[in-house]
Amino acid sequence: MNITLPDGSIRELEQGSTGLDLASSIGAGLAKAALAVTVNGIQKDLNDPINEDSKVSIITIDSDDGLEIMRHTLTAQVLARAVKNLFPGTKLAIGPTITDGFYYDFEFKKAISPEDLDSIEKEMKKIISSNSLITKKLNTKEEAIEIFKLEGEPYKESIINDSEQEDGFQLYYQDDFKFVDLCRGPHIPSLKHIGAFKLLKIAGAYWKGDSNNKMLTRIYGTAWKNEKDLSAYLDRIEEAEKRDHRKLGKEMNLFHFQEEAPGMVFWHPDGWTIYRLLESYMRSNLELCGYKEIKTPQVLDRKLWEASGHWDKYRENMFITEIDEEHANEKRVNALKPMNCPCHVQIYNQGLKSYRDLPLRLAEFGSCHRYEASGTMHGLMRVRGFTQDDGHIFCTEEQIESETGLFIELLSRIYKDLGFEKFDIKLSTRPEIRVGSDEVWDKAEDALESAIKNLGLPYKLEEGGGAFYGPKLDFVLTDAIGREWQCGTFQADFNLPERLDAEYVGEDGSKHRPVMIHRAILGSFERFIGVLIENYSGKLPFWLAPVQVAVATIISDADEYANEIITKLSEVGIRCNADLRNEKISYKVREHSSTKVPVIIALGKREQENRTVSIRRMDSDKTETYELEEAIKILSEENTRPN
RNA sequence: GCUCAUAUAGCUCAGUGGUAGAGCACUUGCUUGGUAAGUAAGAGGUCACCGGUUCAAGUCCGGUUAUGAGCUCCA
Repeated sequence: MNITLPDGSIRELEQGSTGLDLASSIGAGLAKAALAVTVNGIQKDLNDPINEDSKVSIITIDSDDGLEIMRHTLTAQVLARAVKNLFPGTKLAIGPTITDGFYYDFEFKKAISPEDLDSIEKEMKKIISSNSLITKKLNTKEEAIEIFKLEGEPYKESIINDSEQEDGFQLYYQDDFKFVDLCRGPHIPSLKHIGAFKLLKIAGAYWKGDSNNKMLTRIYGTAWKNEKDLSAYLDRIEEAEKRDHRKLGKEMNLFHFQEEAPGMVFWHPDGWTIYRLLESYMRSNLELCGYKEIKTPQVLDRKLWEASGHWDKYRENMFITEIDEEHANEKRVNALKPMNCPCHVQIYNQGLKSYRDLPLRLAEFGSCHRYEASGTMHGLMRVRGFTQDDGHIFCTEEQIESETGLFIELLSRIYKDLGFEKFDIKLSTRPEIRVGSDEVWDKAEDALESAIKNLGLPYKLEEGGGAFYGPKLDFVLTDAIGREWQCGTFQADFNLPERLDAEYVGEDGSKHRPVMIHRAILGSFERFIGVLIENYSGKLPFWLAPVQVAVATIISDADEYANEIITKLSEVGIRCNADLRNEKISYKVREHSSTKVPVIIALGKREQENRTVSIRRMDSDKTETYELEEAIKILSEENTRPN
């Protein structure tokens, strides 16, 4: 038979030859390095026979595929076995690879602790040092179930039972046949191919990812070709931790949280400065794009939420308030608003609207509260009290497409201004819990899909991910540590206008329902500021830095000059602080550098006498010296907000 | 919400059932200096909260709250 290699060359091998035979025929080095093969696009074990003319490529540790196969063997054959050796009676669930590593889910008889990871690692190294070969046996469903029954592995049984295939279940063994794991393979041919690894953490995870199921114990690990790659990876993690917005927020004194208000931000002066700068930037952009800003109440009667559908579909996320009857003679149930949309419809509904009023774009920096499950909160990224850069566009069905285009144009520009060049779009369709008929959902989904298609933008489909009132386009940014954050959103809603009775008079003189588009660009100020901090490692662009310039004296004789500079900088709108403390300049430089002040002006005898300033910029140890007036001009020119 | 872990000075963290600790920060003195930590002294604590075991609890046990990692969820 003929085997075609990736470079197009063809080799003739006997029928039934294996990947290993092929590798050997090419070279002894390759035979040694080969981990598995890809036969006609499907990964196979190195010892699987190849029975017909095929395109074959040999996988080594140097490819992503090879790395992944090694990680897979490490978790399924080594981690799982080590755990069973040390903790007999532990039941195995599943052990896949993930980005940069792997995990395995176990049901332990007795909970283990992170300290146990060391001993598990040692046991893994012991297993690896056997240099055992990995062999595979194929079994029918019945045989496989029988084997795992004997092994006492109910999760494996359940996986096999739920599988549609009838035979060809792959069971992998090591030399001593004392350990077996079910696996769709392939595995590396021998444990000697395992590279450098480290177990990272343990955490709970539901069986099959369903919160109704039992919570298993998951062990996470990472594995690489060699020690060098491993330590590079560990450095990368450490680097990422350094830019955690919670850590930087504390160091830069931007905000804090406390027990009495979990998930709600206490903004400190510098943090609030960033917030206000971002808000005013957004405000002017929205005004330019034809939005009218409004402000609506925080606490509203349950009746409105019943009408909007929130009471039914969203109540578990709402803060409900009751008036204390002992001290007030009114009995009323209110809710803190979790969304602004019903309020916006109330404003729309004031006064009769004509088709000439559409599209009507209402914007609100809307402060919302949502009762998020306690385990989901995460710094500024996921909070219970937050402010959306919210807006609702009331328009006709025909206007959806042009509004989508205008919105994406605005969003792209704003993301770019704020330092994000790239974003992904997701189209999320009807969820299980929803209001409105299927016909209305068909219409809304079609409208969004055709708008995004006509704009020629790539998007991913996310079935069932929509809001309860309508489908949506979500705009997802990737932050500096690779996490994705859903920020912008654009949701077509045919339901709320109906439920809250919004209408307009059409050209034909009769009444029609407008479509309502819910949209946000930043999503929430809180989350977006968190993303900004991580993206910039706290080193915000000049226009967004809460303190832009620190004026630090070297000798106390320069105090007066420092105050003069502060006054002049303030006059041109630069946010600056004087640091007149009795400290050495290097101490002051260190402190202002660690709080990420972009410009430090140091004033000594020289500057004072010549009326100059020397400027030191973030991440540079050089200084630039200018005449005072020139320096102010330069800094003032730099202090320009985008747009 | 679930699993596991954590909670000690403003911050970062030690602390072995028997008198509460360090570094930094803070205050005061000395020091007036040239670009990432001058120097000395002082002050600073209901060891998250509630209960239990014990002659004795920061330490052991139970509960509560918050936080962290992950899971589930995420308008």
